[in-house]
Amino acid sequence: MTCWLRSPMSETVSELARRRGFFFQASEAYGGAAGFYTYGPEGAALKRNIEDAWRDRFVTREGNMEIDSPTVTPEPVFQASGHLDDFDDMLVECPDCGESHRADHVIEDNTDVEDAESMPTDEVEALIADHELVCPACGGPLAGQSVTGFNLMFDTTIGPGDGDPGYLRPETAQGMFTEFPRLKEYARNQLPFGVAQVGTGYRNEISPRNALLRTREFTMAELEFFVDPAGDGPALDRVADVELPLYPVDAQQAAGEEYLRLTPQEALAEGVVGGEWVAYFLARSKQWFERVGVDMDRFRFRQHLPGELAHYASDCWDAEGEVDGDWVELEGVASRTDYDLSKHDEHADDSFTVFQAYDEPKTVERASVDPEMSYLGPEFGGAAGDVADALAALAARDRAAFDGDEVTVDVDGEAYTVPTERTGFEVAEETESGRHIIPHVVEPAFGIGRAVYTALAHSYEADEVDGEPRDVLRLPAEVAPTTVGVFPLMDKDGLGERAREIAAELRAAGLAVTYDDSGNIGRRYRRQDEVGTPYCVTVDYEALEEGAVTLRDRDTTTQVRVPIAEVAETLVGLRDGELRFEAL
RNA sequence: GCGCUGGUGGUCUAGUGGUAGGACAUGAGCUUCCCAAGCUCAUAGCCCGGGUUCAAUUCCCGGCCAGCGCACCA
Repeated sequence: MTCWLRSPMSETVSELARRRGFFFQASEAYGGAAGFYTYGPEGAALKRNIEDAWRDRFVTREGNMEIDSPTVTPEPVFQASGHLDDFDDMLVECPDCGESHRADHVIEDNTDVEDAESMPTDEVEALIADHELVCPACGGPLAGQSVTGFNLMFDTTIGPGDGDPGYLRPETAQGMFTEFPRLKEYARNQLPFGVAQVGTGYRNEISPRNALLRTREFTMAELEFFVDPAGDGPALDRVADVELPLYPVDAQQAAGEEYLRLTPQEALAEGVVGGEWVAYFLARSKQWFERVGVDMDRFRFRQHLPGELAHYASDCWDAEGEVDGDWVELEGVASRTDYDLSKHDEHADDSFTVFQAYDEPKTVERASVDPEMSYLGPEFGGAAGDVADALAALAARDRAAFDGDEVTVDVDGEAYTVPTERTGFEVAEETESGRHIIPHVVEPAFGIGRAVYTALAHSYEADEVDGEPRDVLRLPAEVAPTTVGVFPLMDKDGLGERAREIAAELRAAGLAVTYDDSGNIGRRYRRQDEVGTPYCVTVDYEALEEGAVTLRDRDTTTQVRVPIAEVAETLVGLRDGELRFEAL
């Protein structure tokens, strides 16, 4: 990772964000708590618009569904998902140099012990002492140092008293996975289908940093796209013209900063991107980032290095934006295979499979049993049910076992022998019209706060108008907190009244409007420039006579006259990208 | 979590062992008829707790928060 000396952009953005109400430290009146931010009026509007653009792109236009699941989640979910183990780190600090290390890694790297991660801390401490392990950084002895457990999940208690243990979700994804049995019904068992969620996640980060970039509570937008690995791919021709700035593993290992610029088809053909759906979502992601104000000259997709890859992921690409010389992770597009649903299928009562019909029904021979319980019962007593189950399992596994006169099965270490004729064993031809599969998951997961922050940093510019400096946020009109500022040139002679009427009309047309009649007109323009308002309408004396107002463009500061009767329609068109200011 | 540096109106900042000054911003008024102009007035501040002291915003200790580095994490 590139690390520059401190550059002013992050400070500029944070200062502007504080002053103008985009975001600021939460609970400051009580000293605050690290890693928690409040979005102010401008920021909440910007964030909402960015989320809405995300929904439009990844839910509505893709024909996917959105759900809203709880943030408090019972413990067994995370036992199944692996978060209880994976998010639990054991730290040991070197007494000599003060560096902290993952205790389990120190052990696994230096001994034959393989699964230190799942051991209790006292055993880990004992292992370190027994093997006389030393600090990987300075070589100082670690024996006798205490090992402290740290789980990144916030825990809580569900219900009164001791209650049941629960956790605040560290990602919204588990909600989509745990509700999968109902969601697949809702999707009428048709693969592929996508389930999306926009919501908060919680991670008790060891050290929150960099304003919105690493917080303990944050909004993410995740899409879990469920596919049949043998099924059809996406319609790549719809993104054929999208050029992806790709930074694959080999380029990173060559320490190069050269990006490949390939379309999804090219990236697939050259084997740079492994999966069609991943390629497709990379293209859609790029389009979305551009739409919400991320500068495409400071944007790339970086492939995860092998060691970086989560154990369940077969391929993963991060969308990254550059701020102050650092690359900020904005999104991860991961091919998660069937890991998540398999885990839940294993742990939960419900089935996480989807029935996929074959094109043509198949005829298969299937061995089955139908044991005479009237025989098994008196013979084996309480074990009879288990014996019947064991027979059924054996028939499916090894039909040759039923060739003789007797069949022997093992139940809890006890051998039970049953005459074959009592088992009801038979091999029959059956018609199989399909099979139950566990879908694979392709997951584009976005950090909304990071997108908001990057859009702000990339939109900010200090330029000059008529020799006077100004700060301007060149946010896309679609996501800008306010679409139009309405000003009377002077607040007298009826101009204010007329301007208020126009502001009300614009609000009635669904526009986000700010009204301002203070100070001189230039000051009001600058105020709106600073929060990224793309257009301003000024009502002057001629407006009263001619029925036309001045429409001023933020980026160029040029102005045009627009009839009052057409202002609302014009502004809606500009906001929605159907009109261009230069064409007015 | 460790280390370094810091915390003064909304923002940026000066300063002091005897409770503080500026700039910008904000509000009111005058002026101003399309890009941060001018004048007058007003609002508003020493992060929290403990200690030393007659007296602490200032010195000491602890905490919280922030930035950076280390570690960790996505």
